[in-house]
Amino acid sequence: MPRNQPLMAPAPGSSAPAATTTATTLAEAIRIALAEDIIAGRLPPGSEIEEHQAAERFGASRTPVREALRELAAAGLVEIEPRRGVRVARLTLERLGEMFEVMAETEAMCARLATHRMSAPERFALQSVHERSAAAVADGDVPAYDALNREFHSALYRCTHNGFLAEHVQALRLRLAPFRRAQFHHADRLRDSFAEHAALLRAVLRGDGEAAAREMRAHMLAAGSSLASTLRPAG
Amino acid sequence: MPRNQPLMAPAPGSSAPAATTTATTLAEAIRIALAEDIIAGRLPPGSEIEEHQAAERFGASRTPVREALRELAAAGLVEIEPRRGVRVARLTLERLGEMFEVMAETEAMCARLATHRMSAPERFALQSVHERSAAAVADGDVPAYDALNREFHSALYRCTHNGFLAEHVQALRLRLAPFRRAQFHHADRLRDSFAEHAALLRAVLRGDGEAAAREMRAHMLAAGSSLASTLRPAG
DNA sequence: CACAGTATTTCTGTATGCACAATCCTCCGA
DNA sequence: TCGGAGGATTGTGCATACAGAAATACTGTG
Repeated sequence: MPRNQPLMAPAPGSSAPAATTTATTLAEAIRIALAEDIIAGRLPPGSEIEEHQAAERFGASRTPVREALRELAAAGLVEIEPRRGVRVARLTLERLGEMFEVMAETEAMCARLATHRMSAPERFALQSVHERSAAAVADGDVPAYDALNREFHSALYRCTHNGFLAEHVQALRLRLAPFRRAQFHHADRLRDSFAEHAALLRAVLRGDGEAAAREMRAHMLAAGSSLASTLRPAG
Repeated sequence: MPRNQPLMAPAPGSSAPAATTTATTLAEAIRIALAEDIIAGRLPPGSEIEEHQAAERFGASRTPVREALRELAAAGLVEIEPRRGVRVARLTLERLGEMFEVMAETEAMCARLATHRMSAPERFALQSVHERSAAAVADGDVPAYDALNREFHSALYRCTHNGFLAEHVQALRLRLAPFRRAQFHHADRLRDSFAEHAALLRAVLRGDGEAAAREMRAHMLAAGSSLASTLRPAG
């Protein structure tokens, strides 16, 4: 099935044999590398990307770099002004809020659908992820919790049994990633996030889709406002 | 504000001074032209697009054609298999169903948010669009109803007062467009669609967001299943 | 010293050329 | 007749070259 390739490598901290995981084409490799740079904050929002310089960095010509940049633009990670140049997407606070709302509503949708459709093994797996994240909270291990948080949400996406939806919301998440890096700076947020997951999980396990949606929406909005409070005016 | 350019020209049947509306760049013009061809069905799902031949058709070189194709791929209108070629996206029935579900849920989200946020003038405008579409139904004027249907939904998007959401759902709509061309073939579907809009509008006007969401979901699913019944196995 | 106008530089947009991968075709052998 | 090896062909991926727009530096004038 010649589906659309994902914008990034399978998982940012995956267990796969490091690099050369997927790179059928130079342009694709460059796209992945640039996306990682943007998401990791090495290319902060607003910074300019010059084609020639990027090409040099990757030991390639401008052609594949241009292709990579076009695709990143389509995904919303960079902005292209014709004949002016490319820069990493920089959002107004208003637009960031709008994106968070869409994210929250879409995740809520996932939670509701997943509640009604997930299988018993899936239920068990979700619970397991949540339990493992408890340890990370106890240790204050931010990177570990961050990874488990992603896994928790991804598991929920899969439980919708709607592959397109899963890809769709994952793309949204990717697009917001550059602005969520400070997500768990405060230990408070870590604990709150875990508690919200717990409430969500309870709703899911008792089969109350609407409640699950509400919990998820609240969870995402809490994350959003926590983020907003740590953000300087124009990220 | 250097936001992301839309994938297509403003409106397929707009009143703007025809061509040369927007075309800062050759690649962009080609992208728009190809998108229109795909959506209008002149390039049906599954058909191959050969770079050289497309370039010749537009009197350009392969370079801008390639860029256009990458962007179309990112939007999901075409599929690129590295070193194999490009073809207009062809969906399995399963995936089409998944996309319709996401579309339905997202439109429902829009309806709910719009209900709670729209202003009095917006309410009036939405009603006006609906009333105009009544005439199209009475005349059995399919193209007119099609246009008004789009306008009805677009108006609702705007009423969410969430610009990102509006763009987001519009992109979804665009992506499904190649598979919705047979939408109002049956006069029955025309009348049903109008009736569903009426029910939706009633819910919106009495401020019942949840009901509006339900009506919208039902409306979209009805459209989807009507479409499925007129579709050969692998569109 | 400020500023308008011009020259220069820089970088994007497009064209062209080359190399290699994928496919197709031919032809030979079982 | 069928299957497969090997070469020809087609078309993509990438590099390079060139033209023109935008940004910058420069110069002369008020």
